Amino acid sequence: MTEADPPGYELPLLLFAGFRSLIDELHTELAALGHTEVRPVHGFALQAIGPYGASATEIGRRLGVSKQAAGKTVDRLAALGYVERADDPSDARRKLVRLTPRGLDMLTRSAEIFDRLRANWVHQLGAGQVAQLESSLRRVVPATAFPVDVPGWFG
Amino acid sequence: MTEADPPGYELPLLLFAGFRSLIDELHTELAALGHTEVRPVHGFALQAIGPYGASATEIGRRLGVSKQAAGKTVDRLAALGYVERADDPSDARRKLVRLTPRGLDMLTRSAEIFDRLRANWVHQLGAGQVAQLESSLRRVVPATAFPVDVPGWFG
DNA sequence: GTAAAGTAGTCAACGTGGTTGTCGAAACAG
DNA sequence: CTGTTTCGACAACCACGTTGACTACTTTAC
Repeated sequence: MTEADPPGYELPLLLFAGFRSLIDELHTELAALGHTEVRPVHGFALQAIGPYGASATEIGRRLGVSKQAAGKTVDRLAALGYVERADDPSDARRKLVRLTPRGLDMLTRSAEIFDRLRANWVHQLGAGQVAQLESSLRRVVPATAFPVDVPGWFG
Repeated sequence: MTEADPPGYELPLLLFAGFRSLIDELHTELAALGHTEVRPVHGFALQAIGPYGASATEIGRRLGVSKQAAGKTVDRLAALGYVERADDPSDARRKLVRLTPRGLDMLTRSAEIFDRLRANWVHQLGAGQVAQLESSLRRVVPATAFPVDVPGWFG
């Protein structure tokens, strides 16, 4: 009680800066591994597609954007060689979007890099602090904000 | 040691979800106070302008974007009535961007709302946990990652 | 004092990621 | 068979960012 609370606006700034620094480091490392053209939004989209593939409409639902926006992102991912479209034999309207080997590689590398970046935080703060940070955020974050609901926050 | 570490990708997701939930609540409350058209990026821009005003180039430098992008954002803020441009008598090239009373109101309200949102987190997690979360992030976030570097905002 | 260099703001063209609205084709419910 | 819903695509548009080019003005160097 002897110390004044920090101003409330610092909290979102710190959260954003932490998020942003992780994402920036991720893409620096991905670029060094040959994934130079990929952007943050693409990582979320690949995650939403998942190992079994998904339709464009389903991807949009998972990301919380319109099916048209999801379709455009799929177009770009396909042009970059990360996904491919295949006809769905059980439904002639649908086209299944699947990861290519390159897309899967990007996802695997990202997971490895994120693990390493988290380990850096553990090195700086200690395992307990990082675990507590994650635990606090899990408690305070509304379930609706998860698992993936991310419109245009990076560019 | 007996528990496995969570996957590294959860950390950025949690940070983003926390940030996003605060920003969403902020804008819900701002809308209820009459600031219905303002978007997250505008709040950052108003912060970058600050109580004494700034030139467009300076705003861009503080936000880490080009002067052209800053100029466009100022155009939109001016159209919404949050800022106004004035000639700088000491340098005929510069135009000083200043907050209007409405812009200042928005910033003051935002500060109040952020304080209240932080108090909500304190209520859920306890003051110590929130302080520790902020402290951890301050240690781990590189100084360059702060989107707005404005001396002396709100005390 | 003047010429060269640098800086502020604007305009234009463009890229990316989002939105609605519309539409044809296919699936489904009755 | 018919009406409704769903999927993917196309078009128009908006928000926010980028570069490059240009004018007007300031500052610096000689």
